[in-house]
Amino acid sequence: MTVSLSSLRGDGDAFTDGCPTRVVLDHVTSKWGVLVLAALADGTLRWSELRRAVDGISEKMLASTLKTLERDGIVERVAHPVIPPHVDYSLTDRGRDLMEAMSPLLLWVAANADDIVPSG
Amino acid sequence: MTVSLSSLRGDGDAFTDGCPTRVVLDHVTSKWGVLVLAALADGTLRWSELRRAVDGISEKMLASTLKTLERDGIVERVAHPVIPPHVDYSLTDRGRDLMEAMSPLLLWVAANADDIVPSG
DNA sequence: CAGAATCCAGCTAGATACTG
DNA sequence: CAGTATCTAGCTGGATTCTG
Repeated sequence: MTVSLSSLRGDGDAFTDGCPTRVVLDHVTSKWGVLVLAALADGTLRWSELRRAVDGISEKMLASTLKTLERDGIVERVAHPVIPPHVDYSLTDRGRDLMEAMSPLLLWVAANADDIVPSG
Repeated sequence: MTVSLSSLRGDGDAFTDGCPTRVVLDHVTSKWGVLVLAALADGTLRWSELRRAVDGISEKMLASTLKTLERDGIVERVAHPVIPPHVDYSLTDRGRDLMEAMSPLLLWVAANADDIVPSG
């Protein structure tokens, strides 16, 4: 490995049960969290666009995922006071920084998935 | 972003519901999958060492996580026929490749978690 | 030591219906 | 359009017990 992860275990309680690292890791690597973030990595999307971009997500899970990521300062929500309602979602600076770190993983999965799961 | 993810959406059904990408993504970003992989990134570990390294994991989830990653060709299991039993787990070449792609994310989470979740 | 098997509480998440 | 509210099936995953 180019980047050693042993440094993470060196500082005491990184990734131990109940610490902030675990919480954030669960948020950003959650089933729908990853896909919402990947969708927003290309730019701002509206609620309805997100629903279509993240194939298979329910409204409930989209709402809950967006709220979590918004609380974490990773996603920004901008509601325009018009009729009909118009709400834009985008990555914050922190979110864009996160996606730079997550991109290699996503690209690896996209490149290797077919070898790993032959028929689905 | 340095690496654009839009290329992923360009090739048709990447990350659409039910496709291999989703399956593999779920495996490697699963709650315990990430932590097991991070633990093995530093080298070979035995079952009991893994249990201690991955704080909070139950035997059931460790077994199930390892089986999934083994089926995916990411983790290798080597059982030594001795009494008492001795079983080593390590990353395969594919697994090490995966961890190179996942390291930036883990380092990002470790570096930013405390800013995101102030008090847990 | 390294698991497998069983039981079950609780959360996840889908479906549906409703609202500003 | 952009959500919220409610209900619930079923899966996740913890605790416990047992075994080669």
